[in-house]
Amino acid sequence: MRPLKVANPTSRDIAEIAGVSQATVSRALRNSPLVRKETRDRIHQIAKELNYFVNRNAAGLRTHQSNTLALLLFDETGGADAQINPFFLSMLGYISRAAANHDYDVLISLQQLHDDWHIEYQASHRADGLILLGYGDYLTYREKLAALTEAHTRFIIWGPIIKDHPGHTIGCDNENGGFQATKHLLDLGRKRIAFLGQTSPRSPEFSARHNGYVQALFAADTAPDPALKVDADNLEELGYQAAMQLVESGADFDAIFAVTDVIAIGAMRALQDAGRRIPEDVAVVGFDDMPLAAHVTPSLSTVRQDIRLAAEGLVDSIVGLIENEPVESTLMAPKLIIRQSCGARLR
Amino acid sequence: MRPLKVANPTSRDIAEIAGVSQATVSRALRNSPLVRKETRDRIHQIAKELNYFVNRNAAGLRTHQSNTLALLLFDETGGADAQINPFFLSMLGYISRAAANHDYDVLISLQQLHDDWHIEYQASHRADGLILLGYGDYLTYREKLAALTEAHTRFIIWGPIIKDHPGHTIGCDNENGGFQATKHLLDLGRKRIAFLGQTSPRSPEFSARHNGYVQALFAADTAPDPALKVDADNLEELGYQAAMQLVESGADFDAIFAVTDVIAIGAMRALQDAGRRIPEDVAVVGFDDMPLAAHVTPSLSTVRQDIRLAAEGLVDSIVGLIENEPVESTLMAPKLIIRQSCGARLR
DNA sequence: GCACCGTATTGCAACGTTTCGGTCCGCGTG
DNA sequence: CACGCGGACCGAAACGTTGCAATACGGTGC
Repeated sequence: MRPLKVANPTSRDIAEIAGVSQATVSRALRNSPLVRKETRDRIHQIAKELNYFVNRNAAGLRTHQSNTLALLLFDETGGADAQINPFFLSMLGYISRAAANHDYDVLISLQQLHDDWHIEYQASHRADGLILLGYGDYLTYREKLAALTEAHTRFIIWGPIIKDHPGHTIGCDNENGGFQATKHLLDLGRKRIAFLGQTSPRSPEFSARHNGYVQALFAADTAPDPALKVDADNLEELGYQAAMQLVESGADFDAIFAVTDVIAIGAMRALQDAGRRIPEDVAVVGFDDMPLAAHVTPSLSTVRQDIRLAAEGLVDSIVGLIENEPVESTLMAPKLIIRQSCGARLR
Repeated sequence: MRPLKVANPTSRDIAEIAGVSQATVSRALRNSPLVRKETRDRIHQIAKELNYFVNRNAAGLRTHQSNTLALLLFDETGGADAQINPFFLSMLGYISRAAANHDYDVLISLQQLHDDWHIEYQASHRADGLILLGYGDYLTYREKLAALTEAHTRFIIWGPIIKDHPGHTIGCDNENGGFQATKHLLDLGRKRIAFLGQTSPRSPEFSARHNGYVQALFAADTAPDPALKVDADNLEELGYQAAMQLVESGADFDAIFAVTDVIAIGAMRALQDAGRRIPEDVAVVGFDDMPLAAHVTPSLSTVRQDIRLAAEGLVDSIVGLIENEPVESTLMAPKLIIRQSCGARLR
């Protein structure tokens, strides 16, 4: 008897052809030892011939899981038209790969911080767990997280580890990164190091980087000079403005530590427009090591967050949570990447 | 009677509380006119109080759809570690937004061209349709597409429109883009324009750009000089090598049209290392307008593909296919973006 | 001959929706 | 008063899978 081709075969069709019960087919396809190897192979064979694929909705309905992770990307800067922060985008790529290794799919969802679909993903059984990614206003953010915990949603956050913050977190040791960057500039003989970037309780990551900066100065018996600190949100244009402001203020400075690469790149453009040479007159170090950093001229020295490792950590953790294993928040060590803009290669 | 809170409420729970049948709840929640407004509101109210969310697996099982689009990203260049092409990543962002507007979720999947999960997504009812994104080897690619058609999978491709190619396609008018770029350089008085990039039947998009280049030269009564054409795959390093090779060959050239921004950026680095000034000695134009392009020094003139529009087009089309509406392949007009590297601003 | 055992398999009952075909009821009409 | 009709709701049948309890069966020990 030649197996008849069916448009959308079900496990029942296979059962009929194989002459076994439908339950046996299900087990066979999932390689259960409860089915004799011989039958199992035969069933696999038939499934392949019929082009059968398990209906994930039916399976999910039964098992209460979806083998899917929802990746929620919060991005405050810019409106609906804006490009998404490339740093997060490349993270997304690695997350997706890591998830695939654990047999999970990734559902992406761009969120405005004020919406609240976030709960729905798990409640509707569309995803088994959530990965939250984004620089955002942490005060608003926090309420969301509380709501998630309340709803027994499993989630993991990329971001700073904050005391009493709900949920598990994987983040970069921002303070250490700020310290490394600043110490490096000091070691190169720079004396007057400016800090560009916003520091407020709303962006604890940036505050931590600033802390590291201050620590390094203290360690070198220097005090931070308020005249050398300029606030700037995370946009290239604002980095430009901040550096311009610094130049025009007449303040004396021979280096800049920018709290993100985006700001650093804006600042470099401003310095060039103002006729300052990089790194001879002003050394610059950024933070993040976004793809762009290696390609600007001069290439940007920066503090790298190993996003590939971070992505893998995030996925491991959320999968751990889903499988009810104990998971701990982690702080990852950043690494200073030396290129041209810091002037280390001048010697 | 106070509604009792249930851990994972179902529509049946709601029905019980509301004192109606479960069927009515389903209808009410989907705003069917078959339910009196008053009852409908009451049911919505209760659902909200219970924190009820429709179980998508059950709904999908019944309706045979998932309201999800699978985004398959093919990326040949680079191994598992490599960064994903940022051009596609930003496209992904826009696609995700556009999909949200149509009430679709987006499932991402990074594929190696040689795997063949692609069929599974629709067959397993995980996605209603596929969006294919990627520069790849079109010969291999083509077989995949045939398999998809065979399996009655709905899909839409971002890429070149090729005669007899299976499936629907949305793409950029690459030839026109190449023409614009080259003509612009000619209009600026450049006489010896080099072309950097791979052209083979395996990458028809790049070939089309090259065609445009040739057309523009002909239109200006010039013939393309083979000595000014250097092959390079789409990696920064290879762009660097290609430009270096051109310099070292001693060939006379005053402009470069690079088939992608990535190559252009590598080429610019090489030119700078070789002591050629951009744009004074050599004008450079790229293709894609990736985020990086605006920020390299000098900023890169390039041909922009409006990826936001493209993303919306892709989503509109795949949704159309899903809803059995007629869909046509489209060619989108690219736009020349003038920055510093082409030298137009020198005057 | 009977109780008992392990193995290979089976049937049945969920899982939570959506939807098709009713039913019930009140009202207007001839 | 019989009848038809529309509005509001209900019951039950899918959908395709998986987990659980049950069964058939050949063999073994007493």
